[in-house]
Amino acid sequence: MAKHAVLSSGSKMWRSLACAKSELSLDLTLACGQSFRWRETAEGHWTGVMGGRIWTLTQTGDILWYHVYKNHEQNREVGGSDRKRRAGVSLQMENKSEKRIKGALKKEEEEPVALTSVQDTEEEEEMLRDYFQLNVKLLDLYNEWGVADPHFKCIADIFTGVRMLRQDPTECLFSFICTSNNHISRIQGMVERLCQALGAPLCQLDETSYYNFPSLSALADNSVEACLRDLGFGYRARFLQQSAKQILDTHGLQWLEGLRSVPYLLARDALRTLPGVGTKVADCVCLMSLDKAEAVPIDTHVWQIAKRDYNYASGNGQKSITAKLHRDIGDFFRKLWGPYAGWAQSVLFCADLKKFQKLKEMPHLKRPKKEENDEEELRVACKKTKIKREENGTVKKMKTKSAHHKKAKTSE
DNA sequence: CGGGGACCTCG
DNA sequence: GAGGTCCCC
Repeated sequence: MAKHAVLSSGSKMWRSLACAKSELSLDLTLACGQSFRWRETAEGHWTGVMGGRIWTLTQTGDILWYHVYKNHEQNREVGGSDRKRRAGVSLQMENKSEKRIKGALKKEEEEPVALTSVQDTEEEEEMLRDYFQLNVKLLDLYNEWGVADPHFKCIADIFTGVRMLRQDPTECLFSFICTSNNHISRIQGMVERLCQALGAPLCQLDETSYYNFPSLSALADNSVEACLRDLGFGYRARFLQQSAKQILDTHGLQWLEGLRSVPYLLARDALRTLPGVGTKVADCVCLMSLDKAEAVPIDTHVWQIAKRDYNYASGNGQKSITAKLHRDIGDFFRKLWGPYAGWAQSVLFCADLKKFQKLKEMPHLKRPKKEENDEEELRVACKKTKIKREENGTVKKMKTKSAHHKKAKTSE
């Protein structure tokens, strides 16, 4: 059986890319709630599906290592289908062809290992550069945000390399429709089940099967709502199916991607016409898949941050986030951080996640250099934040079997 | 523009 | 209640 790649074992072919830790932290970026599709399959090794292929990524020093699983260990069709995948059309595999391909795979296992062509190598490096948006110089942005915002600077020394992914718009939209009234760990399970149920299978590594994200047409099928309700999606099941259907019926396959070249506010309004997509979800999709770096997704959590760390006072009487509050808080952060405000916000958001709180307590030994004496001031700001977090901070161990989504329906 | 309630499930 | 959205008033 095919296994997950591990760099130290040397049993797989790895390629590398020069990429400073300050430009990218895989551990933070892939686990902070942008994408729900990456898992840490070995220490510091992240495995997930991107662009129709399965990847394992890891970092040593200032090198980003990546392994792409090839045909001999993956049900990847060759030739024409690849082109379609690149265009964002994930193929829906029918039962018949699935069996046929699995049969074919059996034979292939005895064949010599498929070699990676030069084109594949160049293409895959480009896919990674695009996905992580490595052309954007994160360190420069951190410096600019730090100058404008002392609180950011304090957080930034610990939470370096938090970078915005450039996700597939379909995956991003339908994943974030699942996020309403929800938390990361549950969303991860839901997205996994979504792919399992409706996405094309790719291959199995160790005990884990990998799937493409479902195509729009798969999501639009009338049977989808009932199917997803059975899988525990609740009221979101209808949103997902209806949104997919609405996109296909009234706009077409390329519509979402086309929003990349539309101004932020227009794209956001366009998304908001879809069922299950309000301001917050639309902002997430804009920021994380449609190249709108100025989009700042505002939820209750970000509102807390604004109040706690920035003395943000307006809307104090409100019980929930009103439309006006959305605008005002977004404008507040855009004014503070500039055109990449959404990227900056994701750093603070990451720093507030419970699972990363331990990073704040560890003495960070390798601080770049002794700065001037405004350090003292920053420490105070840091400490203030830390204390607040510790108040409600029992760290829970999550050790649930993932197969338990068969919910035992207790009558209420 | 803002308040209030429903919507699903899980911890 | 949770990292919301829809619908009605």
